[in-house]
Amino acid sequence: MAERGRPRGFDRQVALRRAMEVFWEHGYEGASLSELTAAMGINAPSLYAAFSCKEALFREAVTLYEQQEGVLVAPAPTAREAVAGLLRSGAIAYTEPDKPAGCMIVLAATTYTPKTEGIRDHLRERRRAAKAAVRQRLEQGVADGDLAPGLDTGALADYLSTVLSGMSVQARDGVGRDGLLAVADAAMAGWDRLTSGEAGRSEPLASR
Amino acid sequence: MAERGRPRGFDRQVALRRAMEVFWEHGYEGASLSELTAAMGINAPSLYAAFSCKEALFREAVTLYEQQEGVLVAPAPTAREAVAGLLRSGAIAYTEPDKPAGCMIVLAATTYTPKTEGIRDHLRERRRAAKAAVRQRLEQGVADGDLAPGLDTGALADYLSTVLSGMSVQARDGVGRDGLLAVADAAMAGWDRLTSGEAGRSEPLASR
DNA sequence: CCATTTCTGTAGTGATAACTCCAAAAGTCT
DNA sequence: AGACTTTTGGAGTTATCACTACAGAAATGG
Repeated sequence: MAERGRPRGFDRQVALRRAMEVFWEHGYEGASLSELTAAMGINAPSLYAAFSCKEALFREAVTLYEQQEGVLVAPAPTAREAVAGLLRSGAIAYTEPDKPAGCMIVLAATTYTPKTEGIRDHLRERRRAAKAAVRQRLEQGVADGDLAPGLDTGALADYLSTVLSGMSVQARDGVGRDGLLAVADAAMAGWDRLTSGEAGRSEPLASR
Repeated sequence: MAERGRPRGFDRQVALRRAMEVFWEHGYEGASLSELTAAMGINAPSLYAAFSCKEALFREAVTLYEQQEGVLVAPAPTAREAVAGLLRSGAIAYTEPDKPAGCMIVLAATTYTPKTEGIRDHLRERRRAAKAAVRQRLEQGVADGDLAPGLDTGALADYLSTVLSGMSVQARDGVGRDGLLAVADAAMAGWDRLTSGEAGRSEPLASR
């Protein structure tokens, strides 16, 4: 009934959390096995027995990151409030004291080497999913009637994702929480123009 | 008068350009010596004789990148036109066919390992300089009278830098030129609100 | 108690990283 | 031509990478 054999001498979830923090700060390739095992408090064979290989460990770390640290679109009455909250919660999440600055999904593998293509693709897919969630919320706004029908939600989601991923770079460069919150507010300054039809030239986001 | 000894068998500038392209695509750590020498068409001893070490080669590559591929604030009658042009030229530069997507300065070393701190700091400094140039142009606009006095040029420069660095990430993720140009336009939608005093709550960028 | 199962630490695997030794090659200077 | 200077290619050096073989430790089942 109970598990047979010698029981594991460490808490798998705690070790995974430590590994995630190392990946978050140093990226996939920048996190060496020796640094990972040191942070996790275990030796290499225990790591491989519990997580198979470095890539599998990283994928689990990404999942844990999304669960524990991920910036999500929170429920809000209107799309505008939801998006403003998303940007502001990003500004806060990317500048948590005692945590690495910026978003792990954005920063952990910006460049690809032949043997890390799988990692890059996986993170790219997660970013794509995050962007899709933003777009989803915008389409909800259209359905609810607080956004104009015919709005190019894809283009607006591109813009908002651009600001969020840029905030990760700025956070790594030392821009603090107040600075990023100001960026979030600045990014919202064009909201009315972006979502109504009264744009600069014609209707920039009405069709692409 | 002429150089003594056996003449170099390759064009240093051409080899540097090749190295820059490799660093641009794969980042500092992702570019291995063997890949660099293969792309440059030379053997390791020639590389070290001409460029000292990998880090020095990278620094020269960064300088060349800024000279040949850098996105600059072009002269324009008003700050608004200068900034709009900057964002649009970024969108175009980051999506050049047959060139790596995104900005090398932003993407080549987003994560740091103990032995690449110097690289990270160097790139961070280049980004800081780029942001300072944007801010400089904004202050010129204040001096010229086309931007309100008391405008928080630092905060606005933070916002614009955020958009530009975010565009590099989006370009790597496959957003094309049209998509990034739409992002550039979207980022400008709030310009009037950001630069005049008629902001959402009070005057978001008037003081931080 | 003994067999079985699983985990842990030591120590090492082959591969690749950045970098260099050295003799031959290819020029200039006198 | 011969001394001198610098570059070049092949081979090798040391360090670190991700990963693992193996034997002993620590649990359960009979």
